Amino acid sequence: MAEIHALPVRKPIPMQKSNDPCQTCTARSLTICAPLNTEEQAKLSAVATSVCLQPHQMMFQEGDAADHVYNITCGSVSLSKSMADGRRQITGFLGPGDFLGLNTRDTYGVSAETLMETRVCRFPRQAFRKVLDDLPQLEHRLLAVAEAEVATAQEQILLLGRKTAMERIASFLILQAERIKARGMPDNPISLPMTRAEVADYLGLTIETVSRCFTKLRKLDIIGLPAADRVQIKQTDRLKALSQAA
Amino acid sequence: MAEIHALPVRKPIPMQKSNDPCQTCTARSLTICAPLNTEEQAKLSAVATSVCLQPHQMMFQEGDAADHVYNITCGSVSLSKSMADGRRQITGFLGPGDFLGLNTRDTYGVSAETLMETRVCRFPRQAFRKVLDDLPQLEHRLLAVAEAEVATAQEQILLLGRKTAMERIASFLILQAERIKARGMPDNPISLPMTRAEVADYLGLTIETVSRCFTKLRKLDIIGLPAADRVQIKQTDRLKALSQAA
DNA sequence: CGACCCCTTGAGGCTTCTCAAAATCCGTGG
DNA sequence: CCACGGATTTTGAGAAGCCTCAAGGGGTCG
Repeated sequence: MAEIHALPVRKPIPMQKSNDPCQTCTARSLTICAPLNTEEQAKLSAVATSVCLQPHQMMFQEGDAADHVYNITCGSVSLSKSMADGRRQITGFLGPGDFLGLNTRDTYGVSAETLMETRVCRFPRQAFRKVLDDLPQLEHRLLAVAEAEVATAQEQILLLGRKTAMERIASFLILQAERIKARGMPDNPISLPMTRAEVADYLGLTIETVSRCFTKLRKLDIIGLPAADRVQIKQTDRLKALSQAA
Repeated sequence: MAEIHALPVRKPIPMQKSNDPCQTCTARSLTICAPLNTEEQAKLSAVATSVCLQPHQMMFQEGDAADHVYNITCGSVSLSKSMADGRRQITGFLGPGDFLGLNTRDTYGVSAETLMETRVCRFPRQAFRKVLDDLPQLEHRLLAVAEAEVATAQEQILLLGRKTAMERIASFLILQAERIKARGMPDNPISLPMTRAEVADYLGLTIETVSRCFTKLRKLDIIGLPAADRVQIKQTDRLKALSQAA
């Protein structure tokens, strides 16, 4: 098996601190599932740095020293693992409110890359740990977050292990629509922050197969494609049926 | 796509409390990664029930009310998700010391089934939660466990999304050997507690493909198969090479 | 000894990948 | 405003890996 497709060689760029908010982002306060109370907010803010990241910027790579924890304020990030020959698998897409870099070992297990301009809160690992020791309630909530991550990963494992290409695409579109709706962003048509290559690497397919499935769904009049990165779901019921059709 | 293979229809069997330990199990104390201290041990034991389970017994199914948390004392358990048409994906195998049933929602996200005679500690959900509220240290350790689970799941996602059949088998054998060695059990030859069907459902393959890969590895003299459920790794380096060969 | 289950092996088909090229989009600059 | 170059997406043809279907082998247990 050769390389899945040409991988963009993007060297890690040192992150720039920035006091001016991303122009495309409205200011959002730090949230961990539910908004924090005053005490939590204060203690976390004390050790946090707000950072604004460019599109396609590597935040860290698999194997790097895990020295920071991040919380996304706005934007999107992909998590991925790669093999020696260049094959890449995206393990998840993150959005506002999501955490990354939370792991116990001293190196990151995945690489993180922004899909668009992204604003994050950055916590030094040790400082974050100390705040947690101080706030059992916060740790409690992080445990819930981690458990939700496990559930999401298990769903993805089912998708990758047992679903056909069309089922994967249908499942993906439904999931994206739900997540976008849950965040209160404009749904239908939804806008995908990722390219075909990133969708392919997320679903364990090739760019061509992703494109062909999109085209087929459009010809069946189940979705509309006003632009390459915009998807209008025209027939939700048929899309759901396709997401688990044998 | 038709059914992956005939699924054994196993109805949930009410679990039997048992005071006599499994005969194949040596007594083990409750552990959560590291052994618990006296206080933790006491508080957890107060709400725990020791249960002995038969092979191929369903502990709970996807969608069931999540009323208990379990910790495996000895034996093996598979976690799986299924689709309406019978396709099944095993999301993980658990062994002594592992937790299951830890999730935030009120229903289980996966089904759990014993692979062999298995002994577990069972905690009512509410009681477990209360003990946790009392012991921040314990919750801290559970967070580490959950984060390790996420890392394992990400590895499996890479395997399912991007690896060939032979790479999956090689990766699986290496992982099994490592886990068995880490538990201080006899390695080389290692004994697999799961059938070919379960290996297939774990690796996103069919029974036949799993069998063909095993045979091929044996003919290459990379592994030995003294019995169907025993694997001797003869050339670790070549097996590791195969686990990520293009 | 025979039934049953699990595993192995074989032949053929199908989904998806690979390789290739055309079409579309988009920012840049004349 | 339009031409140009690069990147992304789409489409096509053929190949390959894995699945499906089918049959045979080996072990266990009654």
